[in-house]
Amino acid sequence: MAQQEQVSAKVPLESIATALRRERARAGLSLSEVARRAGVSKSTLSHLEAGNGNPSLETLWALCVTLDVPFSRLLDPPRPHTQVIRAGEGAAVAAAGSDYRATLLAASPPGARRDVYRIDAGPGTVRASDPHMPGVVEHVLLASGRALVGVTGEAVELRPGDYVAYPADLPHVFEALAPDTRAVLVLEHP
Amino acid sequence: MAQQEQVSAKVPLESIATALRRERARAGLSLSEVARRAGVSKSTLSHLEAGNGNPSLETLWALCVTLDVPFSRLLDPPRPHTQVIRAGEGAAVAAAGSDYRATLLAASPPGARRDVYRIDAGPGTVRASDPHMPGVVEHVLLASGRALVGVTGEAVELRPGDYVAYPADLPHVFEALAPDTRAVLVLEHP
DNA sequence: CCGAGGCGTTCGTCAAGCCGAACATATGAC
DNA sequence: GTCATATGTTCGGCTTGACGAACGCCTCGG
Repeated sequence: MAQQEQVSAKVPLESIATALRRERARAGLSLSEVARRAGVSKSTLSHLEAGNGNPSLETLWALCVTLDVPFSRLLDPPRPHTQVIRAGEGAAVAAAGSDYRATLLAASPPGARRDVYRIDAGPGTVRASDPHMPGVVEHVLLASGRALVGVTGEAVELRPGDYVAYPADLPHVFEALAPDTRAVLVLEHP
Repeated sequence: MAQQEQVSAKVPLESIATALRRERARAGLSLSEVARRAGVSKSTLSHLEAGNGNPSLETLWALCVTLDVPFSRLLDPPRPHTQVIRAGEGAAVAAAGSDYRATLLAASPPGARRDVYRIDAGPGTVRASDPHMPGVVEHVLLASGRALVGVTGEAVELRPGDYVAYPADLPHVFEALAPDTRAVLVLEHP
């Protein structure tokens, strides 16, 4: 291999391994089943989930399609489950949220894939939602008040201007912490 | 190979090929140079850019790091035309000399067709936009402050909690009327 | 004019990924 | 209890991707 001053490219094998196990678990499938559907051998998948090897694109792609994950989910960061954008920061991706008094502002027209809700809630309100369809993502931007929002157990406290996005295919909550708490919720279908 | 009802997984080889050429051109590097830096052989890269083969993860990853692309850029859709946003990672778009900032919260992933922005603006700011692609619709929900929003000439005044949707393939404006005006903007592609 | 050095492509060799089979184990039917 | 089926892991062998070298092509510069 010689000395390589070339770009140190540590392939995220671990990320892939854990991601594969995680997504497979989420789908409730066995290793054999996934391998069969994806058209790869059990041995290959087993190795990959063990964190060994250097998979080919074809293999990875087949697994992605089978598990219905956008590919980036396999390589990208080790899953920043709940990420928050404080008023003034950049991007986010993470957990789950729900609604208390939600007003449907724009239903999903044929072709589009997002609904826009307005949420009004008061303190003492805990709105817990069961998981939605796989792949659903919710985006919440707090307009006023304070609220605890996100995947159950990983919810974060939002203040006005804060934004959070999270997978809504997990149990999630929206708990208002102050009177007159308002928020926008965008529900995005896969 | 028997009938395979397994997921038909056509690997986006073409996307990768074109993406590699594109990004390499953007960086102004020669094939040899990229290959050398990434630590892959010229032959391998040549094959890939020709759209042949089935690269290993290690190979792809090395190229991504060298070209400084988030990986998804290699597989993602064949580049959605004149999309303004190459700022999937970038933070805020600020209007020159005025108090207007739009933050991209969630870029359109491959398949989805809406971007979510947060807008912060101050009074005296008039943000006029040229028409977007035909069929584009913008949804705005005002979180705080006051603003005049909509198609130029037909804009309506929004107060906190108000919502408006309008065709964005016509000239349109966003004019803050009060300090600390915040809003959510969902840009929906046809 | 022609040699040096860059470019991108093509050709053989070797290593490695992928597959299928055999393997241990675990759960449920009868 | 025993067979039957499903799980995930490990073992040869074939296939194939990656490498390095040689190639043709072009542009400089002596």
